[in-house]
Amino acid sequence: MGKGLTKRAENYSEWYNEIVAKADLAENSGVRGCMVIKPYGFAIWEKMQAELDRMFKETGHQNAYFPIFIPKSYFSKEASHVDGFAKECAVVTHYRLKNSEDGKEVIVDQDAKLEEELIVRPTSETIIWDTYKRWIQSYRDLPILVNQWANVVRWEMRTRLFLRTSEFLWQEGHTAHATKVEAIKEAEQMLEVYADFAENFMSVPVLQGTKTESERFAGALETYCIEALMQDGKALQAGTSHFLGQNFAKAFDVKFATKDGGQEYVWATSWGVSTRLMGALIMTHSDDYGLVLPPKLAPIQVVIVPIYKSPEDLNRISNYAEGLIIELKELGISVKYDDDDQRRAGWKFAEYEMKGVPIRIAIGPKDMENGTVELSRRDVPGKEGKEYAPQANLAVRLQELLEEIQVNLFQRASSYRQEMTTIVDNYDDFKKTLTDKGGFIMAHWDGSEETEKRIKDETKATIRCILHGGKEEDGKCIYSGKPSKRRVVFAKAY
RNA sequence: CGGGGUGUGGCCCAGCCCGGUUAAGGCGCCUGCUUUGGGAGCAGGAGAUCGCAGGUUCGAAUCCUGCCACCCCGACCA
Repeated sequence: MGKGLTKRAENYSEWYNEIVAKADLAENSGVRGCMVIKPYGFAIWEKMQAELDRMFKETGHQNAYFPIFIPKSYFSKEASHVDGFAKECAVVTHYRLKNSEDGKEVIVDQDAKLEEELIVRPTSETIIWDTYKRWIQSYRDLPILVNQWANVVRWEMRTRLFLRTSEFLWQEGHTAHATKVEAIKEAEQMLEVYADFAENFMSVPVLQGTKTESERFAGALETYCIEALMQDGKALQAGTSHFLGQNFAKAFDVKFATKDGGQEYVWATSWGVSTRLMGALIMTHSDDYGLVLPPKLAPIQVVIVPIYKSPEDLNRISNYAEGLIIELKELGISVKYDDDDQRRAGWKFAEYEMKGVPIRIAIGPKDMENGTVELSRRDVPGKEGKEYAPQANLAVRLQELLEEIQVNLFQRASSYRQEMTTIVDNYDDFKKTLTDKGGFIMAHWDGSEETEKRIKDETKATIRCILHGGKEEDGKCIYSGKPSKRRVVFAKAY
């Protein structure tokens, strides 16, 4: 039992906060709304980064880096972009500090006012398109397929660790193309990459879809997204990919010479996932005992805890463990042997459960006699997930078990999502489902922003997306009764 | 920006209404002994200008005034 961990059923958001704290993932900092990501939490993020980075490169992208500061004049060039972000921008106005008259504090030197204010990037489209203008002259310069790993700042009023912080880490891809078709294909491809990553690496099932106009990224013609379902029945947008059309090319006057000598505006995309994925990870798999990590994201995949009284016992166990560790490492499995004598075994068990280590091996004198180990899988807590496994061929067994856990987590989350997806045909059922059950609700919508907004105002539910590959089906809008050609996905969202 | 709340050892917090010895307790930390197959027990110890600045008073964590910070609920959001 997680010591002091609030149960999900009692208070979900408290449970979430406690996991973040007790699993050593992150904590609040002295700066309002900004978090400190702790080593264990950052190790998980690094695993995400490494895999995504590999996937981006495999699809032809290169990394680059653009400035954190964006001149206000750049920022204001694309009108809808400004509308979307203006209210949450941090602005740099001065470049120097000085001692106050009484020498007691440091103050802003009013003489050091910037000629032009700098915006701390909330996203980098504008600085990047100002740059691309210089990079692109001819169709031969296209496509440009660039990604950057960076921090961004959006001055949020209400923040929550990983889910919404004023500063967060992310990657943002920015691509430039000669044709509309190619740009759309790129945006779609990157959505596929995200979905693949979420499902196969994080074991988080996601819906792929297109945002409605009101939920669209500021400056995009089309926003695609992956949406995950958390254990409290709320949806979480886990990644977005945007087809930006020629909006930024026009705003920054980025044209290219075509093969036949004409001049055309460049087509653009951008796409990103952030440290918010950490929130998705936590809220998808974890339980009342603590964090649960899919093996592919676990900084430690197998932990070995020796149980002993005498130094002789420890010696024998350590000798055995040493061999096992070598075998595991050869199989590419990250393993920790915790023979710290400052902590008792029970303490360690609870600790590694809290931190979501997928497999725990405990070895005591009895095991050494029997040629066994006590093997516990984190995805099945308690006795049920515990067995005495033979020492023979253990490393291979563990490798297989890690794969099994990876798949099991995905399947469990998938069946939960299936249970929590409801088809409704009228507004009363819609409201009832929303309050009694939550989850994704598939319902007909007349396609108007007006209806969408009214439903949101009345129920707090938003249209998460219009499913890709969703089938056409005649029906009536649950709110207005007007004809509709397909169902869309509603949910309350983070 | 509106409405509500809280600031007390590293962390959680009692005390405040009704002013008065050395500011209580838990977690954590340090020392020692005993323990060790699911978050050990006992004993001892260190650690606090009670958010800041004024005021009232013989005396302020406690009462008054002002300021600051943070948290929660609403409108915006990956």
